[in-house]
Amino acid sequence: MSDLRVRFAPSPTGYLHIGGARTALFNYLLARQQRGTFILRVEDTDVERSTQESTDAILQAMEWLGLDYDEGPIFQSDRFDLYKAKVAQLLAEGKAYRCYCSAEELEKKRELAIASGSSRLGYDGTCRNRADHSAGAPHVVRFRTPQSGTTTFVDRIKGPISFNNEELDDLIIQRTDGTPTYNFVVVIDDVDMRISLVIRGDDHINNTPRQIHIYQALGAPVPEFAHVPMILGADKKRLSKRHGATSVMAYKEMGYLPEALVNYLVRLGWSHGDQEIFTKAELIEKFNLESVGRAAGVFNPDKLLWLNEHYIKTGDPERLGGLLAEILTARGVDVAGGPGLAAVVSTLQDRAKTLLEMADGAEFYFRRPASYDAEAVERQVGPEQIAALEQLCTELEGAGDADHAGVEAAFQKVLATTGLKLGKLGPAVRIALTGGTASPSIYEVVTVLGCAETVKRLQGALKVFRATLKTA
RNA sequence: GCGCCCAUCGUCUAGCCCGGUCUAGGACACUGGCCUUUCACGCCGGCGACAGGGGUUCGAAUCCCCUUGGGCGUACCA
Repeated sequence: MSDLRVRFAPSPTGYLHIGGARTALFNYLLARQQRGTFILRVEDTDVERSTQESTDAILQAMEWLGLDYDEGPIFQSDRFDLYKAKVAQLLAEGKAYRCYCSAEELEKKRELAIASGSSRLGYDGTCRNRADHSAGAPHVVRFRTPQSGTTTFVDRIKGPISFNNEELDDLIIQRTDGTPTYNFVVVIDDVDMRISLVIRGDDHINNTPRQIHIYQALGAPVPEFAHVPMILGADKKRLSKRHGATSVMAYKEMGYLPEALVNYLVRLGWSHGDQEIFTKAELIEKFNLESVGRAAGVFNPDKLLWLNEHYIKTGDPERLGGLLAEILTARGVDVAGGPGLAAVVSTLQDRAKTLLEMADGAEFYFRRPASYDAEAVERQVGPEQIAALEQLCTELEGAGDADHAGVEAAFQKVLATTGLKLGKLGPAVRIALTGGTASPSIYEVVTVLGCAETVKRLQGALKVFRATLKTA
């Protein structure tokens, strides 16, 4: 085990979204590669906006993606005593001070500053050196930020970044209601958990100098930082619901495989030459911060779909069969008495981009056709087909559990005696068996369905076909 | 407004650090064809980019500066 300690720190104000998942993934990958420690910390200091449902949803999504953590989940709401103590410590050391300005006053000052065209919009430091209030009066606690000098850090992804301290105001670390704020607790916890590398979205770059000041005030070592670029929508705006599904679990619901999402997410912003497909083991071996790009990336649902298609195509039929069964069952399809799931899957792997599509294509295996595509029947079924279908029944009845070759042999026999081409018989069989015109190869369908079931369907269809032909 | 970050095909990217091998490579999407019992898969081909302008240099996608464009922040949210 190395001394690398990283964490993913979502705030439970909604589901786990695509961007958060990628950040979590990068943390996870690096931790596993370096045999370090991956910690999950739930940042729920905003009591108003945090919900249990969101926490559950995030935990669920982490599990689905296979991002297991070594420590946690740790909830900041359980740690308010620690934060209180640290605030008291900074207060005692004069590194923080009580501010009695009301939110209304501040808002007014802010508006004034904007109106006057000032570039200084932050807190003006009114209470910085003031002792004319009793500690009991309503107040927030502000951190005493250095007013001069520069703060620099070397970002592992972006390189050196520096800020002039005079651009920073004294941030609030404790609200009027006594709860601590993000920029403070994030430092307290990262120190307490001995986080050595902070990997997070680059929307936090601006917070970093403030946080560094707090580390310094605490006398704690400053960790390394790696700021990952944002994920944008097709319009280059920050990814939001407008751009389609942004929730990780929504992709599960849409029939995506977790490995597809993981592969997509990691390649959005990170690369290893021209390689597109990565197993998890490969990612753990090859992932590195150096090859993470610096620019924001646009989320491309098409490419994600392509990867999903790939993983469906190459996935283990047994496993996929299990996932398929869940979907089918939820649709009210009884899979128990039907053909084997793995066999069903293997006929559909090249024909489905998502599990949902696969389920669409699989339903006919478990349900006899309720009707037959009328237009197709008219076009594909005539007297010759009916005769051939009848003969096929006879051939198949005696075939028992024929394999693919056996099924093909039965068809060849029928074709030979009737003089029909497969192109003239196949479609009719397909309609009889599935009700429609699109399905896996007809030999495969018969093989998977089994001869007995095939004959039953053929006979059922034959009745309808004969009747249709008469009335025509 | 101010600050920070960023800039190669429509999109994700390779190349950039260590300038010439780049008439800029791969992938998705789009598109033409082939294969074919349906639907698909697959295979072969095509379209398509170094944001603009200045430098530095014999030579710049690669180094420097400016402009433009985009993103993020500027909360008693995280």
